Amino acid sequence: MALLTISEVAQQVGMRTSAIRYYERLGILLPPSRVSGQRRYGSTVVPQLAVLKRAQDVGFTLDEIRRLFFGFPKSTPISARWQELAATKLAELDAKLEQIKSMKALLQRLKTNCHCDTVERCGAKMVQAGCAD
Amino acid sequence: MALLTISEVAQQVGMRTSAIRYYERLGILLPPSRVSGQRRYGSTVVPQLAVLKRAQDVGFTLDEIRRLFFGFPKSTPISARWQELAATKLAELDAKLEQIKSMKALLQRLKTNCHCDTVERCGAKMVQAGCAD
DNA sequence: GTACAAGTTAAAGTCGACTTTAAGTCAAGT
DNA sequence: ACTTGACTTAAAGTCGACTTTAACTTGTAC
Repeated sequence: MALLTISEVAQQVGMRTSAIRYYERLGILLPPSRVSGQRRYGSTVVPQLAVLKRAQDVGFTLDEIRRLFFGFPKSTPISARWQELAATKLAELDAKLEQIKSMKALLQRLKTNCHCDTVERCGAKMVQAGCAD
Repeated sequence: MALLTISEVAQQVGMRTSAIRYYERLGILLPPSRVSGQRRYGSTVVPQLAVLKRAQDVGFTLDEIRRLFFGFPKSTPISARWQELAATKLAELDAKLEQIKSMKALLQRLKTNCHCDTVERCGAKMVQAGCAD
């Protein structure tokens, strides 16, 4: 298998080269081999970065992704790692859902129930009720 | 009505003084009067800040809040301002809801359907399907 | 007269995930 | 020999909403 330059990897996974170097700095990607100072990647880096992207898509931070990659005993299969981290993250996502729902509810009430003229009157009511004029 | 110092205002509305000065710098709060260099606020600033907080609670950025306060003809009642800005914001909140829901769905599938051993195999499958082993 | 508390400012720091910039190295092509 | 293009690095910049810091002024209490 031919080794890939960083821009070839970037192109294949749809990332910028700067992002790939950044992940290496953070310890999410192991430093690859070098040819006259330049990074050369084996093709396994491509699925690795695909997993990284997917993990970001479902809400993991880069810190959590590093744990996904390196925070388990080597023998732990990726499926088990997903499961463990997913439980916590699903709870976080649920919390975010609830938060946004309550923002929506609050905004709806404000939109339909507020008949205040001035900011001051509106704010005065908020201190007590919820501008439910 | 007695004028309030910045820390009295902060205490009444539950903010830090630094936040209040920050809002003034952004043009969200009009510069108050001064007594020997120090800010002195009329009591109307309290409901104003209450509205600001509420606006933040429902997802408005400080930029949008400045528009809420100063981006309309003076005659426009606050209720009408809320209504106009709420429409857009509700759509944004709905979009966020959908995004989080799809993150949840993706993560659920990953959690229950992934049986991969290695990151590389998992990533390889992602390129095609969704790690639905 | 001096210490203290509370105010003032501009500028820099924080968080996360990067990008951008500046300055330099390297191999290949003309 | 020289240019071009791709790579390298460390450091700084970005976004939003503030906070923190450093240096300074002011009024009041002792």
